Amino acid sequence: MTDGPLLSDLQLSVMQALWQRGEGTVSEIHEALLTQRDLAVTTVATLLSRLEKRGLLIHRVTGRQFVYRPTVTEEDVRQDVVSRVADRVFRGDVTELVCQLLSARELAPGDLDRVKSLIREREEQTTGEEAEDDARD
Amino acid sequence: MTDGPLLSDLQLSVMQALWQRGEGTVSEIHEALLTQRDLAVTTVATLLSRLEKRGLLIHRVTGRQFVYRPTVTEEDVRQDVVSRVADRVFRGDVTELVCQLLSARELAPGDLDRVKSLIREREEQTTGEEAEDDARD
DNA sequence: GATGTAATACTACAGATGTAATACTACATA
DNA sequence: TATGTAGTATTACATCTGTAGTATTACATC
Repeated sequence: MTDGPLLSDLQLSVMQALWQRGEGTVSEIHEALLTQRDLAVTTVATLLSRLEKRGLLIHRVTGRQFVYRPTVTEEDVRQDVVSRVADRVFRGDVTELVCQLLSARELAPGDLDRVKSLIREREEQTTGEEAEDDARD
Repeated sequence: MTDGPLLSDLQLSVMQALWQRGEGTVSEIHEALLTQRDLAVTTVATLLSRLEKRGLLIHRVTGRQFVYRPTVTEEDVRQDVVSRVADRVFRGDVTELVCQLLSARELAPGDLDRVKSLIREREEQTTGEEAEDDARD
């Protein structure tokens, strides 16, 4: 979906600001980013229009302001990032990726339980459609 | 560890070729990449020296050839990528990341079991060292 | 209608990356 | 020693990104 290279950190921040509020004007996004980075308004405007050019945003005009809105959801981007990382960095070995996550210090103790219940859900869904995964790779 | 921006796909391919064989000359890496991309030898040389400049490789000289060797492991890079993705894309919510992985179509049925046993291991290790997380890092 | 003001549009520039041509160098060997 | 030949070094250029100055436009209002 989000073609081309992965979003940079800054681009991601812009997108996140928009996801958080649904849509936003240049100055709103500028303000939102101020907590993280002190950018000129024109810089933010440039970022937004570039993201629009890449197809990740669209804008409508209100008065003389542009109101930008994402065309992709945060889910979309997350999905995309994860699958690219799995593909490229882990060469498709998703289990390895999960392993990395579980063994990393970033996993808080309580998280394990949440992950476990996720798996249980997953299993229930998968059970039953067992017999129809003929010949993949 | 691997500071700066994440490795690009191409850079990653170069690193992977090196990880796979431990070390390699320019032409060896060039050949290795040929299966994926048809690059000029000089291009590969440029890539290698840039990666060296970034501190991810070093080289020694043998005759008039350079033999490059990674200074970081694939593990290191994977670790780094995962933690950055968790941080930036998932705003630190590792569980969400795992969730994304489990719900993605990329997870093969058998993988679930492997993940489950990973978790069991994790749990055993975690049980007991509950009370000792004194300021490391 | 002149002017302040807030917007966007345009232009610019530096650094990273993808890509490679060309230049230079050193060795083998006829 | 002249000449391939195989290496590396240098230089180049396009694109993307981060960053922002300046130009232009459109209102509001005196």
